[in-house]
Amino acid sequence: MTEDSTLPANNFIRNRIKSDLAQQNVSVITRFPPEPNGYLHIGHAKSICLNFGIAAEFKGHCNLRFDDTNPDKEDDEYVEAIKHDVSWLGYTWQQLEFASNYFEQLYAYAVQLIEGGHAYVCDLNPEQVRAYRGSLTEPGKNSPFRGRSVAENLDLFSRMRAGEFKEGERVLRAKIDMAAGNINMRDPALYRIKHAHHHRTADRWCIYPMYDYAHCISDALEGITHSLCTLEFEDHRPLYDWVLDTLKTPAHPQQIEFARLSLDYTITSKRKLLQLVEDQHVQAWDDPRMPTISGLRRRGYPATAIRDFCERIGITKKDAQIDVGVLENCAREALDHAAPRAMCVLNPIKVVIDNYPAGETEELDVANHPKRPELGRRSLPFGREIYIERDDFMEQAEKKFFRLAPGKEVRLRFAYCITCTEVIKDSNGAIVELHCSYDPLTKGGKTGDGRKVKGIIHWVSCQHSIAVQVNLYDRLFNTPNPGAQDNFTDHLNPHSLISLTDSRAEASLSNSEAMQAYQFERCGYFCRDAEDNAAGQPVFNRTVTLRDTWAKINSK
RNA sequence: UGGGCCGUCGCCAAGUGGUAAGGCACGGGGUUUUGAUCCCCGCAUUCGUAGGUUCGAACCCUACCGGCCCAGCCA
Repeated sequence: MTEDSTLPANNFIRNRIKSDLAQQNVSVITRFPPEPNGYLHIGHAKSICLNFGIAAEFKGHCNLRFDDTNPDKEDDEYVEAIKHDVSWLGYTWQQLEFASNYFEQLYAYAVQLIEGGHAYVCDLNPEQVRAYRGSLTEPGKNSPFRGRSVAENLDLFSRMRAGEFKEGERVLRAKIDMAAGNINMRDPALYRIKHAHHHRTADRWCIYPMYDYAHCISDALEGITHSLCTLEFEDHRPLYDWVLDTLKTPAHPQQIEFARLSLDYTITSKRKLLQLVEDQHVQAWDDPRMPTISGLRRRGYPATAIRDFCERIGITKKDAQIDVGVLENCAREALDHAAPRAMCVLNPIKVVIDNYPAGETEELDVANHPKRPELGRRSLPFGREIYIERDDFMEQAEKKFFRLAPGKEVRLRFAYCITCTEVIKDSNGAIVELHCSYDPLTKGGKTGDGRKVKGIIHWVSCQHSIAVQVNLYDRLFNTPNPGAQDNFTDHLNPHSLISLTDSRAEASLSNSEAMQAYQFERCGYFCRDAEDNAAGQPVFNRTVTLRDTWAKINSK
């Protein structure tokens, strides 16, 4: 790498903007144009990072514009959620706009198109329009209403606006070419009638512009220089350009398309995400298993991790399927640096240290972060009875298992080395308690005789620890490409959420704040949920596990 | 079958006529009171395939192969 690694990676859009800038010295203006019909997801994050990132890099700006031209689907709830998500990701928009802000101008431009003989009111019903459109291989036929006079079109269009017609009765169409190979150019609809209540314009309108017509003009009105969108709009670019060219708008933004994000084991379709919420496969849009920005946030993903991810995956025109491991790794990297450490025993088993004086408590002074002393220290109480992780004990241990086993010695993190002396079982043979002895000479790290104790396990004091609930999240789907399945809900992972209600955390966690990230040593990164459970116990959500080389070895 | 687009390591991705960056994953080693982190080392004689142009091709030309998108009065 010859470039400074802090610079964003090269991609074809940056390169193109650079060369555009070399031609003419203008500032770069982009926009992020969500439709407020759902919550933002990780795929939108890619677009947000691109649009805001490009604008910042070239000292321009980015607008947030809601593409609210379809009142049937849009809602203010989504507007507010989207604004929050964009801000949380760390971006600041220049103008906050709505396509609906331009309805009056859009109407005036439509009148202009009609006057120029470039648009006409068509009385065909939707089925007829489809029949006249032809097919992928056959050209379409001209609508019988294509030859209406300008005066008649003007009259009809104003009566459409006035509400004289029912939905579906008439539509305003561009007059382009019914034989075009590109179906978008076969006299596309520009305005349709919808007697619907709009979240911003209320009942002032009963005709609404179509995306292809509204989007390009909105871009032009805002002086957008580069209109970045996803690949499926590539076929729409000729129409985007046609509208702006025939209208002779003061500006003509360039539309550039890039591949949308698809992530392994996840769904990035607003329609399907909405279905997961409505059918209650998840609790809400911000369920920590959702790939929504709000879900990732509640899961504990830092905004920096999401931005880093978007940077790493790049921008291309190639349909790519990204390994979820890349996203997880971004979280690990951000959290390793940011998260103070703590100890929490997920599945506790009680250990009695027989030779430790009963009733005695020692306070161990430990660092909150192994590499960042500025994160401070805390005191950990240690006593005769502790909990350790069930998985850290094995009755029949193989040679490579260097945790606790009968007769084996391990170190308790920050504390003493203990040796297992006895295993206590219930009548069913289940292990209920372990007895150990400790070596008083091993406090703080050394062994008196220089012997090596390789295993280190985490623990909490029985007496001082607090009961917490821990939510262990795993991928929501158990197939790499759920979106491609016939019925994606058939592929939901039944174990995507495991709630542990008997976990024990060190006492310092009782006054942790919501959303505060921690690394539970040897377990993973967690954050306290915004809402604790009904019993008043703190709830911690697992963001991501630690890399687990042992699990890898063990599974071989 | 008409139109548009895409094919560089297992997954991403730079490179755009001068002899294959980087990240993730993977394998090996070191440090470590987290089997974490961190640090080394390894990992495409080859760029979908086949021809051609050129002193020289992943980059140019031709043909083929494979994949994605489009027939909403959705965005």
